Amino acid sequence: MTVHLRASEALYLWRSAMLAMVRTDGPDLTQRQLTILLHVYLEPPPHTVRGLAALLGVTKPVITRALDTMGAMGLVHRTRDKADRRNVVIQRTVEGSEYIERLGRIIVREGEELGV
Amino acid sequence: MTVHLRASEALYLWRSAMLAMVRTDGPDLTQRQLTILLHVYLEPPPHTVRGLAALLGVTKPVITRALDTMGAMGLVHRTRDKADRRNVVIQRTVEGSEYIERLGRIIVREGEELGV
DNA sequence: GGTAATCGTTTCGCAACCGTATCATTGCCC
DNA sequence: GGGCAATGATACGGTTGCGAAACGATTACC
Repeated sequence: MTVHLRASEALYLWRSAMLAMVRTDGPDLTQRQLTILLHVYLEPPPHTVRGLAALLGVTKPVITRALDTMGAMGLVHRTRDKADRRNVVIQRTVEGSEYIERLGRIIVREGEELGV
Repeated sequence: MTVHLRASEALYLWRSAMLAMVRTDGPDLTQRQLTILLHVYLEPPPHTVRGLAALLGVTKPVITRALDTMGAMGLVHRTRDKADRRNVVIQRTVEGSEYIERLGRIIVREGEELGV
């Protein structure tokens, strides 16, 4: 059974889910920050500043600042790599997991209302 | 044929599409700006500052500033309502349509790669 | 016609983000 | 050990967004 997500459906889903996120009082992440957060929580570790910068196609300070902000929000945690102490390993937190799970529920809910 | 979009699939789709958007050099919109843009292009007019502010649950200056930014980018256009000259009507542009279409293609493409 | 209400914008002080350049620390390798 | 490369963080100047408050323009009301 193949599912085909059409462009119009995709856009409606996107709008509905983004609207639901904007309307909530949760942390207001930028697109870059949210992309980082999703990647950290969906892909297996380890995650480094350098790797994320290459992935997103941005400079390292962008990643450092994003981690500063999301770290202050409790969404991620940073630790020095014990093997190579130059590296910083980005780790998940309970709060971050909850944020991601909430996002997933929002998308699914809006998708169901649209029949996607 | 019922389609069930699971949370994990939804999140992977979200990450992939957002990553593709971040990696492109296009305009870097905030979540609020993108939500406004999607709404204007998906819902029938008229669209007003007041209506968008109520929809998103934000103050009017937020909408004004978002329209300033996206107007400078050519993504939307503002006109005074001739019937009631207090109102401002937000109109679509060719450039905005292309942006939205590009976003739709990105989501569909990433969705197909994920088998969603 | 004069007052009140509505609509969108502007102003203000503040915080966050950006890109470039630079820095301190750590590991590599001869 | 000493020079060099790599990693992440920081400094800097500039831009943009934010919320609260105040503002002009327009319309509604009595």
